[in-house]
Amino acid sequence: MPTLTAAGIEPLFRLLARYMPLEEADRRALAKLETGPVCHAEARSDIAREGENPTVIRLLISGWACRYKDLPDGRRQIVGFFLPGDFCDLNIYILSALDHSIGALTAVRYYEIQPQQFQDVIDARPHLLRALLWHEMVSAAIQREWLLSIGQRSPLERLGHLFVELYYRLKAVGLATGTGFDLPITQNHLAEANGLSLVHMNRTVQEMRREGLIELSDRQLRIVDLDRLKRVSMFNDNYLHFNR
Amino acid sequence: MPTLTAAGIEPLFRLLARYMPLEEADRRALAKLETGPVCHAEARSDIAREGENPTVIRLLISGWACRYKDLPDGRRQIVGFFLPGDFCDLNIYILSALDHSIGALTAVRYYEIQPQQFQDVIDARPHLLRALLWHEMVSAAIQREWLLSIGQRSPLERLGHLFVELYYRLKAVGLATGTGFDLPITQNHLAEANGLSLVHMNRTVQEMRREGLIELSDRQLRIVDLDRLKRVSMFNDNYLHFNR
DNA sequence: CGGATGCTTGATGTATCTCAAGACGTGTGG
DNA sequence: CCACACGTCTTGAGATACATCAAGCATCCG
Repeated sequence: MPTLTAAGIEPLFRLLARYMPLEEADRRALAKLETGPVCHAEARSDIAREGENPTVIRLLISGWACRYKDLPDGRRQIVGFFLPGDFCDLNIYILSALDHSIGALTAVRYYEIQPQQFQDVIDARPHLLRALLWHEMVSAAIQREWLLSIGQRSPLERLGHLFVELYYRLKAVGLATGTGFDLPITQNHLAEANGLSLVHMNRTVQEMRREGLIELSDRQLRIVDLDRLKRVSMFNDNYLHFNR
Repeated sequence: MPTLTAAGIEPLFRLLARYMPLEEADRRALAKLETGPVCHAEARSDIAREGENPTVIRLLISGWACRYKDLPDGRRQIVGFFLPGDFCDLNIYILSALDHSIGALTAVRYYEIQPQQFQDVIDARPHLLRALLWHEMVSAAIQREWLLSIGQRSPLERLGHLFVELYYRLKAVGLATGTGFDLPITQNHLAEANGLSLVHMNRTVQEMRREGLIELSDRQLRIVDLDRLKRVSMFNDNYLHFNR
Protein backbone atom coordinates (compact mmCIF):
# COMPACT_ATOMS: atom_id res chain seq x y z
CA MET A 1 0.00 0.00 0.00
CA PRO A 2 1.45 3.35 -0.98
CA THR A 3 2.45 5.92 1.58
CA LEU A 4 0.31 8.51 -0.09
CA THR A 5 -2.81 7.45 -1.88
CA ALA A 6 -3.90 9.33 -4.94
CA ALA A 7 -7.33 9.08 -6.36
CA GLY A 8 -9.27 10.01 -9.43
CA ILE A 9 -8.07 12.83 -11.61
CA GLU A 10 -6.25 14.63 -8.82
CA PRO A 11 -2.75 13.63 -9.98
CA LEU A 12 -3.57 14.65 -13.54
CA PHE A 13 -4.91 17.98 -12.38
CA ARG A 14 -1.80 18.72 -10.34
CA LEU A 15 0.39 17.68 -13.23
CA LEU A 16 -1.24 19.97 -15.75
CA ALA A 17 -1.24 22.79 -13.25
CA ARG A 18 2.56 22.69 -13.34
CA TYR A 19 2.37 23.82 -16.94
CA MET A 20 -0.26 26.55 -16.76
CA PRO A 21 -2.64 28.04 -14.20
CA LEU A 22 -5.83 26.00 -13.95
CA GLU A 23 -9.13 26.85 -12.35
CA GLU A 24 -11.84 24.97 -10.54
CA ALA A 25 -13.79 24.76 -13.78
CA ASP A 26 -10.90 22.82 -15.27
CA ARG A 27 -10.98 20.38 -12.40
CA ARG A 28 -14.69 19.89 -12.88
CA ALA A 29 -14.22 19.31 -16.59
CA LEU A 30 -11.49 16.75 -15.99
CA ALA A 31 -13.71 15.07 -13.41
CA LYS A 32 -15.87 13.89 -16.31
CA LEU A 33 -13.09 11.45 -17.08
CA GLU A 34 -13.84 9.74 -13.78
CA THR A 35 -17.22 8.54 -14.97
CA GLY A 36 -15.74 5.71 -17.02
CA PRO A 37 -15.13 2.23 -15.64
CA VAL A 38 -12.21 1.73 -13.27
CA CYS A 39 -10.07 -1.13 -14.57
CA HIS A 40 -7.52 -3.21 -12.74
CA ALA A 41 -4.42 -5.01 -13.89
CA GLU A 42 -2.19 -7.12 -11.73
CA ALA A 43 1.54 -6.77 -11.33
CA ARG A 44 3.59 -8.23 -14.17
CA SER A 45 0.66 -8.34 -16.57
CA ASP A 46 0.37 -6.67 -19.94
CA ILE A 47 -2.14 -3.89 -20.40
CA ALA A 48 -1.60 -3.72 -24.15
CA ARG A 49 0.70 -5.42 -26.61
CA GLU A 50 2.68 -4.00 -29.49
CA GLY A 51 0.65 -4.20 -32.68
CA GLU A 52 -2.68 -3.76 -30.96
CA ASN A 53 -5.00 -0.98 -31.91
CA PRO A 54 -6.51 0.45 -28.74
CA THR A 55 -9.85 2.23 -28.98
CA VAL A 56 -9.81 3.71 -25.50
CA ILE A 57 -7.47 6.07 -23.71
CA ARG A 58 -6.12 4.81 -20.43
CA LEU A 59 -5.47 7.17 -17.55
CA LEU A 60 -3.46 5.71 -14.71
CA ILE A 61 -4.99 6.24 -11.26
CA SER A 62 -2.69 4.26 -9.00
CA GLY A 63 0.29 1.96 -9.32
CA TRP A 64 3.13 2.07 -11.80
CA ALA A 65 3.13 0.92 -15.41
CA CYS A 66 5.64 1.19 -18.23
CA ARG A 67 6.10 1.38 -21.94
CA TYR A 68 8.46 -1.31 -23.13
CA LYS A 69 9.75 -2.77 -26.35
CA ASP A 70 11.11 -6.23 -26.81
CA LEU A 71 13.14 -8.15 -29.35
CA PRO A 72 12.29 -11.55 -30.83
CA ASP A 73 14.92 -13.21 -28.65
CA GLY A 74 13.47 -11.90 -25.41
CA ARG A 75 15.66 -8.91 -24.65
CA ARG A 76 13.50 -6.16 -23.27
CA GLN A 77 13.87 -2.43 -22.78
CA ILE A 78 11.63 -0.27 -20.65
CA VAL A 79 11.39 3.02 -22.53
CA GLY A 80 9.30 4.96 -20.05
CA PHE A 81 7.45 4.82 -16.76
CA PHE A 82 3.79 5.70 -16.34
CA LEU A 83 2.98 7.23 -12.98
CA PRO A 84 -0.45 8.12 -11.60
CA GLY A 85 -1.88 10.95 -13.70
CA ASP A 86 -0.24 9.77 -16.92
CA PHE A 87 -2.14 8.80 -20.05
CA CYS A 88 -0.94 5.62 -21.71
CA ASP A 89 -2.43 5.93 -25.18
CA LEU A 90 -3.02 9.55 -25.96
CA ASN A 91 -1.58 9.09 -29.44
CA ILE A 92 -4.37 6.86 -30.68
CA TYR A 93 -5.83 10.03 -32.13
CA ILE A 94 -3.17 9.97 -34.79
CA LEU A 95 -1.43 6.62 -34.89
CA SER A 96 -3.32 3.39 -35.14
CA ALA A 97 -1.20 0.39 -34.15
CA LEU A 98 0.93 0.50 -31.03
CA ASP A 99 4.65 0.29 -31.72
CA HIS A 100 5.37 -0.73 -28.12
CA SER A 101 3.73 -2.63 -25.30
CA ILE A 102 2.29 -1.35 -22.05
CA GLY A 103 2.89 -3.38 -18.94
CA ALA A 104 1.78 -3.07 -15.34
CA LEU A 105 4.77 -3.10 -13.01
CA THR A 106 2.67 -3.18 -9.88
CA ALA A 107 -1.02 -3.73 -9.40
CA VAL A 108 -2.61 -0.75 -11.13
CA ARG A 109 -5.97 0.96 -11.42
CA TYR A 110 -6.88 3.05 -14.45
CA TYR A 111 -9.80 4.63 -16.23
CA GLU A 112 -10.76 3.55 -19.69
CA ILE A 113 -11.84 6.70 -21.43
CA GLN A 114 -13.82 6.82 -24.65
CA PRO A 115 -12.54 9.20 -27.29
CA GLN A 116 -15.86 11.06 -27.26
CA GLN A 117 -15.68 11.50 -23.51
CA PHE A 118 -12.23 12.94 -23.93
CA GLN A 119 -13.42 15.22 -26.69
CA ASP A 120 -16.17 16.56 -24.44
CA VAL A 121 -13.60 17.64 -21.88
CA ILE A 122 -11.57 19.48 -24.50
CA ASP A 123 -14.69 21.11 -25.88
CA ALA A 124 -15.66 22.32 -22.43
CA ARG A 125 -12.19 23.72 -21.61
CA PRO A 126 -10.21 24.08 -24.84
CA HIS A 127 -7.00 25.27 -23.21
CA LEU A 128 -6.69 21.86 -21.55
CA LEU A 129 -5.70 20.52 -24.96
CA ARG A 130 -2.67 22.73 -24.86
CA ALA A 131 -1.73 21.45 -21.41
CA LEU A 132 -2.15 17.86 -22.57
CA LEU A 133 -0.04 18.41 -25.66
CA TRP A 134 2.54 20.02 -23.42
CA HIS A 135 2.61 16.90 -21.32
CA GLU A 136 3.08 14.76 -24.42
CA MET A 137 6.04 16.85 -25.52
CA VAL A 138 7.56 16.55 -22.08
CA SER A 139 7.25 12.79 -22.49
CA ALA A 140 9.23 13.06 -25.70
CA ALA A 141 11.82 15.20 -23.94
CA ILE A 142 12.14 12.57 -21.24
CA GLN A 143 12.83 9.96 -23.91
CA ARG A 144 15.64 12.12 -25.23
CA GLU A 145 17.10 12.51 -21.77
CA TRP A 146 17.00 8.74 -21.32
CA LEU A 147 18.86 8.35 -24.59
CA LEU A 148 21.55 10.63 -23.22
CA SER A 149 21.62 8.62 -20.01
CA ILE A 150 21.90 5.20 -21.56
CA GLY A 151 24.27 6.38 -24.26
CA GLN A 152 26.65 8.44 -22.16
CA ARG A 153 26.10 8.33 -18.43
CA SER A 154 27.77 5.71 -16.23
CA PRO A 155 25.50 3.26 -14.40
CA LEU A 156 25.74 5.28 -11.19
CA GLU A 157 24.97 8.53 -12.97
CA ARG A 158 22.16 6.87 -14.88
CA LEU A 159 20.45 5.50 -11.81
CA GLY A 160 20.93 8.75 -9.91
CA HIS A 161 19.44 10.70 -12.76
CA LEU A 162 16.45 8.39 -12.91
CA PHE A 163 15.82 8.73 -9.18
CA VAL A 164 15.89 12.52 -9.37
CA GLU A 165 13.57 12.49 -12.37
CA LEU A 166 11.11 10.21 -10.60
CA TYR A 167 11.31 12.41 -7.54
CA TYR A 168 10.30 15.51 -9.50
CA ARG A 169 7.60 13.71 -11.41
CA LEU A 170 6.13 12.18 -8.28
CA LYS A 171 6.31 15.47 -6.46
CA ALA A 172 4.36 17.08 -9.31
CA VAL A 173 1.49 14.69 -8.73
CA GLY A 174 1.69 14.88 -4.96
CA LEU A 175 3.25 11.47 -4.39
CA ALA A 176 6.53 12.46 -2.79
CA THR A 177 7.02 13.43 0.83
CA GLY A 178 10.07 15.54 1.54
CA THR A 179 12.79 13.85 -0.45
CA GLY A 180 11.39 10.36 -0.22
CA PHE A 181 8.89 8.40 -2.20
CA ASP A 182 7.40 4.99 -2.70
CA LEU A 183 9.43 3.03 -5.24
CA PRO A 184 7.22 0.02 -5.84
CA ILE A 185 9.25 -1.55 -8.65
CA THR A 186 12.02 -4.13 -8.50
CA GLN A 187 15.73 -3.76 -9.21
CA ASN A 188 15.11 -5.83 -12.30
CA HIS A 189 12.79 -3.12 -13.60
CA LEU A 190 15.43 -0.51 -12.89
CA ALA A 191 17.91 -2.66 -14.82
CA GLU A 192 15.56 -3.02 -17.78
CA ALA A 193 14.99 0.72 -17.88
CA ASN A 194 18.68 1.53 -17.72
CA GLY A 195 19.99 -1.07 -20.14
CA LEU A 196 21.98 -2.90 -17.46
CA SER A 197 22.01 -6.45 -16.20
CA LEU A 198 20.24 -7.17 -12.94
CA VAL A 199 23.50 -8.07 -11.21
CA HIS A 200 25.15 -4.85 -12.18
CA MET A 201 22.11 -2.81 -11.23
CA ASN A 202 22.18 -4.40 -7.80
CA ARG A 203 25.81 -3.45 -7.37
CA THR A 204 25.07 0.05 -8.53
CA VAL A 205 22.28 0.42 -5.98
CA GLN A 206 24.64 -0.72 -3.27
CA GLU A 207 27.32 1.70 -4.41
CA MET A 208 24.78 4.48 -4.24
CA ARG A 209 23.89 3.48 -0.71
CA ARG A 210 27.54 3.25 0.25
CA GLU A 211 28.14 6.75 -1.13
CA GLY A 212 25.43 8.01 1.17
CA LEU A 213 23.34 9.28 -1.71
CA ILE A 214 20.19 7.29 -1.05
CA GLU A 215 18.52 4.98 1.38
CA LEU A 216 16.40 2.25 -0.09
CA SER A 217 14.57 -0.51 1.68
CA ASP A 218 11.07 -1.91 1.83
CA ARG A 219 10.20 -0.17 -1.39
CA GLN A 220 10.87 3.21 0.16
CA LEU A 221 13.42 5.46 -1.43
CA ARG A 222 14.90 8.40 0.41
CA ILE A 223 17.24 10.77 -1.37
CA VAL A 224 19.70 11.68 1.35
CA ASP A 225 21.37 14.59 -0.41
CA LEU A 226 19.40 15.86 -3.36
CA ASP A 227 21.89 18.50 -4.42
CA ARG A 228 24.76 16.06 -4.39
CA LEU A 229 22.75 13.45 -6.29
CA LYS A 230 21.86 16.04 -8.91
CA ARG A 231 25.49 17.02 -9.23
CA VAL A 232 26.70 13.44 -9.46
CA SER A 233 24.18 12.55 -12.13
CA MET A 234 24.46 15.88 -13.94
CA PHE A 235 20.78 16.54 -13.59
CA ASN A 236 19.34 19.62 -15.27
CA ASP A 237 15.61 19.94 -14.86
CA ASN A 238 15.02 22.02 -17.98
CA TYR A 239 13.78 19.00 -19.93
CA LEU A 240 10.79 18.60 -17.63
CA HIS A 241 9.51 22.00 -18.75
CA PHE A 242 7.67 22.84 -15.57
CA ASN A 243 6.58 26.43 -15.37
CA ARG A 244 6.52 26.32 -11.61
CA MET B 1 27.47 16.79 -53.72
CA PRO B 2 24.57 14.40 -53.17
CA THR B 3 23.68 11.76 -55.67
CA LEU B 4 20.13 12.98 -55.75
CA THR B 5 19.41 16.60 -55.13
CA ALA B 6 16.25 17.55 -53.34
CA ALA B 7 14.85 21.02 -53.41
CA GLY B 8 12.19 23.07 -51.74
CA ILE B 9 9.28 21.41 -50.08
CA GLU B 10 9.38 18.34 -52.27
CA PRO B 11 10.88 16.05 -49.60
CA LEU B 12 8.32 17.26 -47.06
CA PHE B 13 5.49 16.69 -49.49
CA ARG B 14 6.63 13.14 -50.22
CA LEU B 15 7.05 12.45 -46.54
CA LEU B 16 3.58 13.54 -45.58
CA ALA B 17 2.14 11.66 -48.52
CA ARG B 18 3.37 8.43 -46.90
CA TYR B 19 0.91 9.05 -44.11
CA MET B 20 -2.20 10.11 -46.03
CA PRO B 21 -3.21 10.85 -49.62
CA LEU B 22 -2.35 14.41 -50.56
CA GLU B 23 -3.46 16.48 -53.52
CA GLU B 24 -1.94 19.16 -55.68
CA ALA B 25 -3.66 21.77 -53.57
CA ASP B 26 -1.69 20.51 -50.59
CA ARG B 27 1.53 20.88 -52.49
CA ARG B 28 0.62 24.42 -53.42
CA ALA B 29 -0.22 25.23 -49.82
CA LEU B 30 3.09 23.82 -48.61
CA ALA B 31 4.86 25.79 -51.31
CA LYS B 32 4.06 28.91 -49.31
CA LEU B 33 6.73 27.79 -46.89
CA GLU B 34 9.28 28.30 -49.64
CA THR B 35 8.80 32.02 -49.63
CA GLY B 36 10.87 32.52 -46.49
CA PRO B 37 14.62 33.14 -46.56
CA VAL B 38 16.88 30.21 -47.35
CA CYS B 39 19.49 29.93 -44.62
CA HIS B 40 22.82 28.16 -44.67
CA ALA B 41 24.89 26.55 -41.96
CA GLU B 42 28.25 24.97 -42.42
CA ALA B 43 29.26 21.51 -41.39
CA ARG B 44 30.03 21.11 -37.68
CA SER B 45 28.26 24.31 -36.72
CA ASP B 46 25.40 24.73 -34.29
CA ILE B 47 22.04 25.83 -35.61
CA ALA B 48 20.58 26.27 -32.14
CA ARG B 49 21.79 25.65 -28.62
CA GLU B 50 20.05 24.09 -25.66
CA GLY B 51 18.32 26.78 -23.62
CA GLU B 52 17.57 29.02 -26.58
CA ASN B 53 14.07 30.05 -27.38
CA PRO B 54 13.61 29.92 -31.15
CA THR B 55 10.95 32.07 -32.72
CA VAL B 56 11.08 30.50 -36.15
CA ILE B 57 10.46 26.99 -37.42
CA ARG B 58 13.29 25.50 -39.44
CA LEU B 59 12.58 23.17 -42.33
CA LEU B 60 15.59 21.32 -43.65
CA ILE B 61 16.03 21.49 -47.42
CA SER B 62 19.35 19.79 -48.00
CA GLY B 63 22.14 18.27 -45.92
CA TRP B 64 21.95 16.43 -42.62
CA ALA B 65 21.51 17.88 -39.15
CA CYS B 66 20.94 16.35 -35.74
CA ARG B 67 19.46 16.84 -32.34
CA TYR B 68 22.02 16.28 -29.65
CA LYS B 69 22.41 16.63 -25.93
CA ASP B 70 25.64 17.06 -24.09
CA LEU B 71 26.91 16.82 -20.54
CA PRO B 72 29.00 19.41 -18.69
CA ASP B 73 32.11 17.29 -19.12
CA GLY B 74 31.81 17.13 -22.89
CA ARG B 75 30.23 13.75 -23.47
CA ARG B 76 27.73 14.07 -26.25
CA GLN B 77 24.84 11.99 -27.53
CA ILE B 78 23.11 12.45 -30.86
CA VAL B 79 19.45 11.72 -30.15
CA GLY B 80 18.10 12.04 -33.67
CA PHE B 81 18.94 12.82 -37.26
CA PHE B 82 17.22 15.49 -39.32
CA LEU B 83 16.98 14.64 -43.00
CA PRO B 84 15.69 16.88 -45.81
CA GLY B 85 11.98 17.43 -45.28
CA ASP B 86 12.23 17.37 -41.49
CA PHE B 87 11.23 20.24 -39.22
CA CYS B 88 13.70 21.03 -36.47
CA ASP B 89 11.57 23.06 -34.07
CA LEU B 90 7.96 22.23 -34.59
CA ASN B 91 7.42 22.09 -30.84
CA ILE B 92 8.00 25.79 -30.27
CA TYR B 93 4.21 26.06 -30.40
CA ILE B 94 4.05 24.49 -26.99
CA LEU B 95 7.45 24.47 -25.34
CA SER B 96 9.54 27.56 -25.02
CA ALA B 97 13.19 26.77 -24.27
CA LEU B 98 14.99 24.07 -26.19
CA ASP B 99 16.05 21.13 -24.03
CA HIS B 100 18.58 20.01 -26.65
CA SER B 101 20.84 21.49 -29.29
CA ILE B 102 20.56 21.33 -33.05
CA GLY B 103 23.74 20.87 -35.03
CA ALA B 104 24.56 20.77 -38.73
CA LEU B 105 26.43 17.57 -39.56
CA THR B 106 27.09 18.61 -43.15
CA ALA B 107 26.61 21.90 -44.89
CA VAL B 108 22.85 22.45 -44.77
CA ARG B 109 20.22 24.67 -46.29
CA TYR B 110 16.95 25.35 -44.54
CA TYR B 111 13.97 27.66 -44.55
CA GLU B 112 13.22 29.85 -41.59
CA ILE B 113 9.48 29.89 -41.32
CA GLN B 114 7.49 32.40 -39.32
CA PRO B 115 4.78 30.96 -37.11
CA GLN B 116 2.16 33.00 -38.94
CA GLN B 117 3.32 31.69 -42.28
CA PHE B 118 2.97 28.20 -40.90
CA GLN B 119 -0.45 28.97 -39.55
CA ASP B 120 -1.57 30.15 -42.98
CA VAL B 121 -0.69 26.82 -44.50
CA ILE B 122 -2.69 24.95 -41.87
CA ASP B 123 -5.63 27.30 -42.33
CA ALA B 124 -5.58 26.71 -46.06
CA ARG B 125 -5.40 22.91 -45.78
CA PRO B 126 -6.39 21.90 -42.24
CA HIS B 127 -5.76 18.18 -42.71
CA LEU B 128 -2.06 18.94 -43.15
CA LEU B 129 -1.95 19.55 -39.42
CA ARG B 130 -2.86 15.94 -38.87
CA ALA B 131 -0.10 14.80 -41.20
CA LEU B 132 2.41 17.01 -39.41
CA LEU B 133 1.35 15.77 -36.00
CA TRP B 134 1.66 12.26 -37.36
CA HIS B 135 5.21 13.00 -38.35
CA GLU B 136 5.96 14.33 -34.89
CA MET B 137 4.64 11.16 -33.29
CA VAL B 138 6.75 9.08 -35.62
CA SER B 139 9.74 11.07 -34.41
CA ALA B 140 8.84 10.11 -30.86
CA ALA B 141 8.50 6.47 -31.95
CA ILE B 142 11.95 6.62 -33.50
CA GLN B 143 13.35 7.87 -30.20
CA ARG B 144 11.83 4.85 -28.48
CA GLU B 145 13.31 2.52 -31.04
CA TRP B 146 16.73 4.10 -30.49
CA LEU B 147 16.34 3.52 -26.78
CA LEU B 148 15.75 -0.15 -27.51
CA SER B 149 18.78 -0.18 -29.79
CA ILE B 150 21.20 1.45 -27.41
CA GLY B 151 19.85 -0.37 -24.40
CA GLN B 152 19.64 -3.87 -25.83
CA ARG B 153 21.07 -4.32 -29.30
CA SER B 154 24.71 -5.23 -29.89
CA PRO B 155 26.85 -2.70 -31.75
CA LEU B 156 26.46 -4.61 -35.02
CA GLU B 157 22.70 -4.88 -34.60
CA ARG B 158 22.50 -1.23 -33.63
CA LEU B 159 24.37 0.02 -36.65
CA GLY B 160 22.47 -2.29 -38.97
CA HIS B 161 19.19 -1.10 -37.55
CA LEU B 162 20.19 2.52 -38.01
CA PHE B 163 21.18 1.93 -41.63
CA VAL B 164 17.86 0.29 -42.43
CA GLU B 165 15.98 3.10 -40.70
CA LEU B 166 17.88 5.72 -42.64
CA TYR B 167 17.26 3.80 -45.83
CA TYR B 168 13.50 3.84 -45.31
CA ARG B 169 13.44 7.46 -44.24
CA LEU B 170 15.54 8.58 -47.18
CA LYS B 171 13.47 6.51 -49.58
CA ALA B 172 10.38 8.24 -48.25
CA VAL B 173 11.77 11.61 -49.29
CA GLY B 174 13.16 10.37 -52.58
CA LEU B 175 16.81 10.34 -51.54
CA ALA B 176 17.60 6.65 -51.92
CA THR B 177 18.35 4.86 -55.16
CA GLY B 178 17.74 1.12 -55.13
CA THR B 179 19.28 0.02 -51.85
CA GLY B 180 21.95 2.67 -51.70
CA PHE B 181 22.09 6.20 -50.44
CA ASP B 182 24.35 9.10 -49.72
CA LEU B 183 25.68 8.88 -46.16
CA PRO B 184 27.36 12.25 -45.72
CA ILE B 185 28.21 11.90 -42.04
CA THR B 186 31.36 10.58 -40.38
CA GLN B 187 31.92 7.42 -38.39
CA ASN B 188 32.30 9.66 -35.39
CA HIS B 189 28.72 10.82 -35.86
CA LEU B 190 27.58 7.23 -36.11
CA ALA B 191 29.45 6.53 -32.89
CA GLU B 192 27.85 9.49 -31.10
CA ALA B 193 24.41 8.40 -32.23
CA ASN B 194 24.92 4.82 -31.10
CA GLY B 195 26.60 5.45 -27.78
CA LEU B 196 29.87 3.82 -28.87
CA SER B 197 33.47 4.98 -29.05
CA LEU B 198 34.82 5.97 -32.44
CA VAL B 199 37.28 3.10 -32.46
CA HIS B 200 34.63 0.53 -31.75
CA MET B 201 32.30 2.02 -34.31
CA ASN B 202 35.03 1.76 -36.90
CA ARG B 203 35.52 -1.91 -36.10
CA THR B 204 31.81 -2.48 -36.28
CA VAL B 205 31.62 -0.89 -39.72
CA GLN B 206 34.41 -3.15 -40.87
CA GLU B 207 32.73 -6.21 -39.45
CA MET B 208 29.59 -5.28 -41.32
CA ARG B 209 31.56 -5.01 -44.52
CA ARG B 210 33.26 -8.33 -43.85
CA GLU B 211 29.90 -9.96 -43.31
CA GLY B 212 28.88 -8.79 -46.74
CA LEU B 213 25.98 -6.77 -45.36
CA ILE B 214 27.00 -3.37 -46.67
CA GLU B 215 29.43 -1.57 -48.88
CA LEU B 216 30.54 1.84 -47.71
CA SER B 217 33.06 4.13 -49.29
CA ASP B 218 33.24 7.71 -50.47
CA ARG B 219 30.20 8.57 -48.39
CA GLN B 220 28.09 6.13 -50.40
CA LEU B 221 26.32 3.36 -48.55
CA ARG B 222 24.96 0.33 -50.35
CA ILE B 223 22.95 -2.24 -48.45
CA VAL B 224 24.01 -5.47 -50.11
CA ASP B 225 21.32 -7.71 -48.67
CA LEU B 226 18.44 -5.77 -47.17
CA ASP B 227 16.51 -8.79 -45.95
CA ARG B 228 19.52 -10.20 -44.18
CA LEU B 229 20.40 -6.84 -42.65
CA LYS B 230 16.86 -6.52 -41.37
CA ARG B 231 17.01 -10.00 -39.90
CA VAL B 232 20.39 -9.42 -38.29
CA SER B 233 19.31 -6.15 -36.70
CA MET B 234 15.82 -7.36 -35.88
CA PHE B 235 14.23 -4.55 -37.82
CA ASN B 236 10.47 -4.21 -37.72
CA ASP B 237 9.18 -1.23 -39.66
CA ASN B 238 5.97 -0.81 -37.69
CA TYR B 239 7.42 2.08 -35.68
CA LEU B 240 7.75 4.24 -38.79
CA HIS B 241 3.96 4.17 -39.19
CA PHE B 242 3.96 4.56 -42.95
CA ASN B 243 0.59 3.90 -44.50
CA ARG B 244 2.17 3.01 -47.80
C1' DC C 1 54.15 22.67 -47.96
C1' DG C 2 51.61 22.20 -43.29
C1' DG C 3 47.46 21.63 -40.83
C1' DA C 4 42.87 19.75 -40.40
C1' DT C 5 39.84 15.93 -40.89
C1' DG C 6 38.68 11.25 -41.18
C1' DC C 7 39.78 6.31 -41.28
C1' DT C 8 42.43 2.50 -39.55
C1' DT C 9 45.17 -0.53 -36.49
C1' DG C 10 47.50 -2.32 -32.19
C1' DA C 11 48.03 -2.82 -27.28
C1' DT C 12 46.21 -2.63 -22.77
C1' DG C 13 42.95 -2.15 -19.02
C1' DT C 14 38.56 -2.45 -17.12
C1' DA C 15 33.63 -2.18 -16.88
C1' DT C 16 30.05 -4.99 -17.49
C1' DC C 17 27.87 -9.45 -18.56
C1' DT C 18 27.02 -14.23 -17.67
C1' DC C 19 26.63 -18.15 -14.95
C1' DA C 20 25.84 -20.04 -10.53
C1' DA C 21 24.41 -20.27 -5.96
C1' DG C 22 22.49 -18.96 -1.54
C1' DA C 23 19.45 -16.28 1.74
C1' DC C 24 15.21 -14.38 2.82
C1' DG C 25 10.24 -13.54 2.82
C1' DT C 26 5.64 -14.72 1.22
C1' DG C 27 2.02 -17.28 -0.29
C1' DT C 28 -0.02 -21.93 -1.21
C1' DG C 29 -1.45 -26.57 -1.22
C1' DG C 30 -1.06 -31.03 0.98
C1' DC D 1 1.50 -26.78 10.13
C1' DC D 2 5.01 -28.00 7.19
C1' DA D 3 6.96 -28.36 2.53
C1' DC D 4 7.64 -26.18 -1.36
C1' DA D 5 7.57 -22.86 -5.11
C1' DC D 6 8.33 -18.25 -6.32
C1' DG D 7 10.06 -13.64 -6.41
C1' DT D 8 13.60 -10.68 -4.95
C1' DC D 9 18.02 -9.34 -3.36
C1' DT D 10 22.73 -10.55 -2.86
C1' DT D 11 27.48 -12.35 -3.63
C1' DG D 12 31.44 -14.67 -6.09
C1' DA D 13 34.12 -16.15 -10.09
C1' DG D 14 35.29 -15.99 -14.74
C1' DA D 15 34.92 -14.38 -19.49
C1' DT D 16 34.65 -10.73 -22.82
C1' DA D 17 33.08 -6.72 -24.99
C1' DC D 18 34.12 -2.26 -25.09
C1' DA D 19 36.82 2.01 -23.89
C1' DT D 20 41.07 4.31 -23.85
C1' DC D 21 45.51 5.62 -25.39
C1' DA D 22 48.60 6.04 -29.08
C1' DA D 23 50.19 6.13 -33.62
C1' DG D 24 50.20 6.00 -38.72
C1' DC D 25 48.21 6.98 -43.16
C1' DA D 26 45.33 9.25 -46.73
C1' DT D 27 42.98 13.08 -48.51
C1' DC D 28 41.87 17.65 -48.98
C1' DC D 29 42.72 22.53 -48.81
C1' DG D 30 44.65 26.93 -48.07
